[in-house]
Amino acid sequence: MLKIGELAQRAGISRDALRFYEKHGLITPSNRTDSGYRLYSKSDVLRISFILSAKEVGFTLNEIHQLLELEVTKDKKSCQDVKEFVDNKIQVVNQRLIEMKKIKQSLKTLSNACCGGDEPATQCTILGALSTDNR
Amino acid sequence: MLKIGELAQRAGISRDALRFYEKHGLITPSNRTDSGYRLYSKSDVLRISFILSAKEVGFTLNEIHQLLELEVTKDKKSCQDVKEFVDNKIQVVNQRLIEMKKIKQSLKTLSNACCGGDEPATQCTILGALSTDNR
DNA sequence: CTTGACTCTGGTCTATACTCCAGACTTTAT
DNA sequence: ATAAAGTCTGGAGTATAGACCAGAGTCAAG
Repeated sequence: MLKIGELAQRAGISRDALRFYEKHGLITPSNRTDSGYRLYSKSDVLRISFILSAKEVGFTLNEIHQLLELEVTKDKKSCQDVKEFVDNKIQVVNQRLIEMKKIKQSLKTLSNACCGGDEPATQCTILGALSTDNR
Repeated sequence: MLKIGELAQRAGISRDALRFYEKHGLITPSNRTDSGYRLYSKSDVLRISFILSAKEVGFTLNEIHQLLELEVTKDKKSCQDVKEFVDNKIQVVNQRLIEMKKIKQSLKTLSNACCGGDEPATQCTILGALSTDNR
């Protein structure tokens, strides 16, 4: 069981962020000490790492909440509903992957166009890279 | 040349968002009518589409501004600087691609685990999918 | 048993990225 | 020619995701 400071450090976020997530229903520590200190279990750690990954790829806390709620409401929703919701998110992720790859290509084109030397970067513009990059 | 409403509709964003981007130096319409209406050119459209793509993949407006500024400051910065900055961004994008793929895998596992029928979704939880998904 | 580090709750404050008026002017359609 | 729709500037308001602070309690070490 980890105290909030320990978890915060391992996860690379602030104590305040953890309390914030709790306030918004994304996670509740499995236990508390008698004095009220939060205690996080292994599965709490897993949950946090999921939250952070999801955040990283652009889901809002609200969306992540919905994803996590699939667990809580599982008995009230039909499988069909869950599947629909998730498949929808997969579409979103796919779209982002596409955009991501486009941007990456643009950045690479730009990087390659750049001399990498000491001359002024006259040729080095994103939009230049974009417009000559007719992929 | 497009008026703000036309561009907004094509880009799928609001007029206010366009004015907001302008206020923050991300884009300036190439022209104005005599009466002061903004007029956007083809390259403005390109620029907007770049901004939206970059946003989609998680860059902040501030970062996008920096990317676009590479153009404006091109003569003052050395190629080396530009290349460094861009290569850095490529790393960020790569990291996000990895996270994104992890999330996608989790969602897929979840979707597959889901019956897709009408029964209660007892098996359908993200964290369940994550924990049984030892990839 | 005191000191310093940690935690608690509750509240205010901040940055980002817009949205939504208000009041005035312009353009378009009938 | 007039009404409806679109645009202008400026400013206030909103949602998200925390950061920061105060005052009080808790815990570990010397």
